Amino acid sequence: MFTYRYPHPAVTADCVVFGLDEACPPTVPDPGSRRGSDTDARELTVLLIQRDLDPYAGAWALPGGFIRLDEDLDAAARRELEEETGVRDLYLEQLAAFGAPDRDPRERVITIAYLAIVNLFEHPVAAATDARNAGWFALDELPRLAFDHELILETALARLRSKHREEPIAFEFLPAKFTLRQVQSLYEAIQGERVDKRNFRKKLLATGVIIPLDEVEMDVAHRAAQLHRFDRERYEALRDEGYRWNA
Amino acid sequence: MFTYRYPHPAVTADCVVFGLDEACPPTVPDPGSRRGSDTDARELTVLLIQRDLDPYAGAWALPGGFIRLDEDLDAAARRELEEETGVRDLYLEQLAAFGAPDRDPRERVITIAYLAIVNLFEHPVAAATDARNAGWFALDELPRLAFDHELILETALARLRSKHREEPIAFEFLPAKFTLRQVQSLYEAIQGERVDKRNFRKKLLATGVIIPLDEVEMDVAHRAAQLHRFDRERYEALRDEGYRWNA
DNA sequence: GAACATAGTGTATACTATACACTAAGATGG
DNA sequence: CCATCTTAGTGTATAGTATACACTATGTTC
Repeated sequence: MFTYRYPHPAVTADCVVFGLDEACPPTVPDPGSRRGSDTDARELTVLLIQRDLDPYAGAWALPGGFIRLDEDLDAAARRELEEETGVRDLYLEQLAAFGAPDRDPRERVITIAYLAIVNLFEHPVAAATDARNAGWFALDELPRLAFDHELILETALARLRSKHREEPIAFEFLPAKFTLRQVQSLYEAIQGERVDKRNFRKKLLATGVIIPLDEVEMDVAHRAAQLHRFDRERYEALRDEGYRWNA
Repeated sequence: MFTYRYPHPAVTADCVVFGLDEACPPTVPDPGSRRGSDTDARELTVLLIQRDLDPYAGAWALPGGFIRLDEDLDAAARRELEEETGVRDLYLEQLAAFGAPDRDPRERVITIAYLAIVNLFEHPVAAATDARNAGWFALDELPRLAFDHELILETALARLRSKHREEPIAFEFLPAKFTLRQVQSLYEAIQGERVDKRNFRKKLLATGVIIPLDEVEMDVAHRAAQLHRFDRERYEALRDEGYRWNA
């Protein structure tokens, strides 16, 4: 038991984890090998877990849990995420604190919400299957969520959209070697608007930080596209000199 | 005494309050009436309080304090701010949570930091003088701060700069009727760079939400400038249609 | 009325965003 | 092997926006 002279709230860290996952209903995995699946068969998804304890037992919720007293906030978010879903090695940034007095029926719980991005190209197995009761949901097929997690998710999505316009965050979703088409599809998935192919490519290449490689994609049923990489060092150097990403 | 089965951190709300205040050292108030003081005699300042209890007794710190268990996070920020400094009626938005395990020597304390802006034109007296041990500090004359408040302040300043580029937040600092010169001086103070007068005015007026009035400023020792107002309704309507401020 | 301080104004040029449609390459299936 | 399919890859003209730049106007002060 822990006693204090003044009342203390509980504090949790919850994560809104975005990924670019195969486009299929999470409960009905597509049978067959699905080798060489293509970005256009992928869509923006969110990682949820199914609660097994009350309150909201059985409901879907954001992964997260209580912060330990000797643990940094970010560390708690990463730890809870790994414990509940097996997902590691991700991009993580603090989103906001949510603390409406009645958001948890048990006691006052303030949550520090995180926005995370997992690269399902680089870590596909762990992320897709590790946890028994975790699942990826497309944005238009979300179930009802426990607590105020719908509000948190909406906030995260709004932040993802604006961040994606203002920083080269797209490459957190994509493999190290990607096609320009993948960047564009992802742009369209996140922003929810279509853009012109020629103009989009022009703008991307004009940044000087998207480097064409002497390789093309493989296992596609049509002409293979050239692969590119993102030159992060170069980008960071430019950014520190005042350059601002905008695509 | 309050008892819990698991350890709980304490949670505070701290505010980084920005204002456009008369340019004078906070400890040496300028004698004399100072009527009709002009924007150029004003500078971007931050509101700090001097702690009278340990830890860090005597040091300057951000205003803030413990969140009550039945109170929303924003409400706690506003309440603490009013209790400690007398400042009310301000623009307030959540900045971030800071929770390094050792940021408070007493116990684990997580703080939800807020970025606030007080309009010292509309609420000058309360803000400037209400509290015995509160003071406005220019950004280049800040004292050492208690806890991790320097980190919080830097984070707030970075956020203020980017927010000020992306949203018409300048008008939170300015009187309802302002001159274009005031907007420009404030822009230069926040961004720390000088801009061209003609281009700046052109861009401001081109937004269509800065409305010229049939009035000029008073009590200035030179040609009086025309007053303008910010049409917030119009701006919000445009924004909701996809228009994005950028000045 | 001279000196001062800030208000207020326009144009030319470079840069950036947008709109728009066809050919090239490789895969597939009869 | 040929027809068909699918996506890759490319350029130009135009409109819009950002920048650079310097003088006259108006009111105050002494």
